[in-house]
Amino acid sequence: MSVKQALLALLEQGPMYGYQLRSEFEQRTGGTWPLNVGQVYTTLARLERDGLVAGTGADDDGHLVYRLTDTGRGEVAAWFTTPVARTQPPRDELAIKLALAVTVPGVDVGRVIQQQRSATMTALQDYTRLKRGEGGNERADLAWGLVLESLVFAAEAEIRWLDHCESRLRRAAREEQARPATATAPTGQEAGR
Amino acid sequence: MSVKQALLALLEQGPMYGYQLRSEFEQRTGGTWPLNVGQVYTTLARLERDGLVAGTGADDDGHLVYRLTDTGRGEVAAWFTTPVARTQPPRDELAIKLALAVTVPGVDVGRVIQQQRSATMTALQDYTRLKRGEGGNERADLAWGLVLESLVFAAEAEIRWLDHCESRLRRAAREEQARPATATAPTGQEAGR
DNA sequence: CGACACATGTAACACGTTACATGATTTG
DNA sequence: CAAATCATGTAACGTGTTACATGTGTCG
Repeated sequence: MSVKQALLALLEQGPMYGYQLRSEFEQRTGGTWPLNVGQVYTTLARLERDGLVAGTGADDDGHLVYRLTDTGRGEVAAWFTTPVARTQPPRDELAIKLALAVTVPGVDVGRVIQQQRSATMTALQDYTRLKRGEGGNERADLAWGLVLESLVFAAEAEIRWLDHCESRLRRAAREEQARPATATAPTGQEAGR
Repeated sequence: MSVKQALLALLEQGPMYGYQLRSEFEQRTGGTWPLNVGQVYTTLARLERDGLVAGTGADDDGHLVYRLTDTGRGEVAAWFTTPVARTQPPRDELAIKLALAVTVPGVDVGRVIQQQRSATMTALQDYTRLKRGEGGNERADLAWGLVLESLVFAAEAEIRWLDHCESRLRRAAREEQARPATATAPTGQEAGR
């Protein structure tokens, strides 16, 4: 969904051709979300079909340039003024994994958490190393800097959440041990319903 | 991608039929990520094709029950022991939006940030209200509690990031004003390359 | 010349969403 | 009985990924 919008937004800056759109996108996001060129072309085709962009033949260098239509310009404006919907957030694989790990028998939740934690920590270090390398050229790419920081914030939140899960599980285990005859069936499978 | 894994993980708990898989999933995630029943059936078909699950005729109640194969059980184990890859995180629509907002001319970035911020705050309040209502039945659904908290942590991180963006943009604007002849072309379109 | 980046596509496939069709069972 | 829920599917479409085909231009 967001590729469509991204291409439209980039075209707001001026007419561009497919390959150029990809590099502009990747420059601004620092290659965080690599964008397949093929998808750019197919997406452009769909956008043209839907009347949001229009191909304007070839330019002086022989590039097949696209420009925004008025409808397309409207779409861009709408995208920027509407906050992203949190009513149906994209599925969070980690959250799903942990939610299932605590319910499925025989899964060592602690291990799952620890492994994820260390993986995320590594990623976090990579991010900060990247940020160092980026220093100097001030507004060189503000956009890429912001993206990078969003990754950092997300990773930090993930770690905090993992720690929180760990302590909450420890607490649950303690209470479990105190009076074992509450909810979980201590004897085998409970699955057949 | 995560639906496949989720179904497999649920089947680790014991054989189940399609409709049941959906409700089990939605119970554990509190309906955060609604799962279309149709998708359950098509996914099950693919999983069977790939030899990860096996349909075992109808059970006593006439339900078409599926069970994990050994390969499937291996997949589940692998999923739980491998941390989620941060090398290619899913595209973050908000980050993309802001990254483009700061580069595309004529977009009021401040407004974009403020609107998103208030939307996220509202979501955050909804979450905490939900958490209140959930109180009491202790381990009633631990999984759903954890999912809810992951949403909270993510939303909080988002707000922090938005605030961070705001201040960073203000700083950039100040420096811009101090010596306006640096990078941005003050005269019209710079797009045509 | 050979390797590599630029540039434009197409085909096949996986995944996801929405909507529709169909029938059994439950419940007010 | 009517409506809702349970239960199993199918079809159409949008989106995303991977891989391939093809040709031009540039640079060591």
